[in-house]
Amino acid sequence: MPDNATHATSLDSIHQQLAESYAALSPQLKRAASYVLEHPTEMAFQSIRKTAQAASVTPSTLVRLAKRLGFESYEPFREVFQSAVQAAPVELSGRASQLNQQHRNPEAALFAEVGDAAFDNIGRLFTADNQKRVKEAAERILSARRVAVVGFRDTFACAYHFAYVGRIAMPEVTHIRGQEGGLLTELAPFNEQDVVVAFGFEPYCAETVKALEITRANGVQAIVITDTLRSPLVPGASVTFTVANATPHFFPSILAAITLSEAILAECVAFGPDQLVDNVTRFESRMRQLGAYIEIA
Amino acid sequence: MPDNATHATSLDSIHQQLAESYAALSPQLKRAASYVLEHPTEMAFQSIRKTAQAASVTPSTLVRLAKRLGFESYEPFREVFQSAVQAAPVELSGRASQLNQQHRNPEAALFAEVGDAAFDNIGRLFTADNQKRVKEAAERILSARRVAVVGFRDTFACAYHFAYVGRIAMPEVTHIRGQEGGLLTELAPFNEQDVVVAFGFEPYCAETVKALEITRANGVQAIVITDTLRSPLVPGASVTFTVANATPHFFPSILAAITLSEAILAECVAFGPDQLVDNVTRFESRMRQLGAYIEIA
DNA sequence: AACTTAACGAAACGTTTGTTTCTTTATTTT
DNA sequence: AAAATAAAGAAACAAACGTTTCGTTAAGTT
Repeated sequence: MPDNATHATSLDSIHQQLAESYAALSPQLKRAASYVLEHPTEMAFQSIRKTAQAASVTPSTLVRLAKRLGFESYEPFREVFQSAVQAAPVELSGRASQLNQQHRNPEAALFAEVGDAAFDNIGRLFTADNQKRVKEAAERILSARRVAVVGFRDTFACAYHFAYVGRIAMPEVTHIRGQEGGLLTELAPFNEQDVVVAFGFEPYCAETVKALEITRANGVQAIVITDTLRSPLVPGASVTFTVANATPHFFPSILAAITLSEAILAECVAFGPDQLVDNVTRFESRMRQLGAYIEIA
Repeated sequence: MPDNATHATSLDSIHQQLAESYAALSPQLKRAASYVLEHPTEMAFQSIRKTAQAASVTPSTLVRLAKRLGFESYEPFREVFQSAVQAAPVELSGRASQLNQQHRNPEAALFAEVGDAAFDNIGRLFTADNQKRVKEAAERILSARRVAVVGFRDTFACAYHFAYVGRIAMPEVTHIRGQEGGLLTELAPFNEQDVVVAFGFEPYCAETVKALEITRANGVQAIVITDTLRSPLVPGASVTFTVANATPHFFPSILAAITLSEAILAECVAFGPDQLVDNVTRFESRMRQLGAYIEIA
């Protein structure tokens, strides 16, 4: 009983159609649909029986799914995936976007540049030097009594992310928001037993520098993520990361800072006490109980 | 009677091997070989009988060609074409691990894994498909009256970053924070002239879904950045991005979502009116005047 | 609790698949 | 010119294919 008279002929429209009606599908059809959505390439080559086995459904279910989407049968459905695979062999990625489509498609140039910059920034992050620094940063964080996270304006998102994710495993992590001018009040409780993680790129914003001055005066160890060693955040820091933030964008990219944050936190959880892992699992189950998340069947 | 003990496993080596021995082939094998050389894509999908008909030879000839090239039979021969067509999303996985393999210390393993995941996630982002979507998203944003940005909990940082950077160039961008339960009030002003940009990964948080329900009811166009097409955010969206968020971390990586945000905004500024660039320069000078930044000599 | 309807899996259908075998045709060698 | 060898097509095979049918189970309704 196809509820769609209009029959999709492109992969995108199949995806869209499937995504929209996904919630209304029966359990088995859902299982089939999620396989289809996530393995378009395999769809193109596998037989219906192979696909059925891979998706843990019966061939019948796949046929029903195809018909539900308005196809006469399974085969024309699969043909869509085949032609889609043929159409998109060109991926502009890898270093320096080899296929620089500039000749054929000038509009793609900017996108490719952003991609190149992203690869470059990430590439500069994962060096042996930084590996040591990440390890040291993690050790300091793990042995700290409390951890303050600071970052304003362009790096506020970095600080927020670090603190939000970090606090799940380590409740002693605090995000210093500096709202209502309460910067000094928020930072007052931190002393030499503590650690402050600070983010800041050029142009360095005054609040961040101010915050570091306060913590330094109180003997708080500083872990700094910035763009150059000449940064005003660097003096007095215990661990300093200089990350690349180049971009064809009008604004410095926080990509590397975010990635570094995740790397440091991963290191903390991996080499910290088992209790941290418990914290994470407990956090999730608590959130689910509170109905913070919506369940998908 | 295969004259080649070495068996080709890549399309390139098949091509080379075929070109070299071409002159020595029998007439029918020549005919088959030239079809194979010129129609690698069709080879991947067609059955041996279809291919035989298209090449004006018999199935037997194709089998003989495959065996002549050192294959056990026709099927493994065709598989080479299939995997060649598949155009893997991006095969730069393992880039970070390569860096650190020289040191070979187990402590670096996690760091390398994080790096690999980062490269992989970014690699999957910069595809031709996504290039089109970025362009379309930018167009919709540029022609919108107002733009709402939504993202809570794990994707709050994404939403914040998008809104913060976006607002510098486009004052009509608003970050929906949903604080003090004012979600509905904040979203009330948006209608069919407007666009909402929504972020959300598994586990999908209830507020984001709620926000999209409200905007959809008001006819607001949705641009969704999520992790899979089965996401509850997808139904009804005008433009959908599915980004990779894999990580050895205990928490999904927002790396790709951040990068995508920056790419979309770069596109907006690049292809929007010149006024946007003016907005950016004006913003900077205004901030400097207000003493938001500290100057470095 | 009885009934109805939708969902699903098992099995069987005829077709097409890749492969092999065997015969016929062309080519080369003696 | 005859014999020997290589090349090519035709036919047959089991296996796997997509598809359909039908009985059973689960879910929803009266």
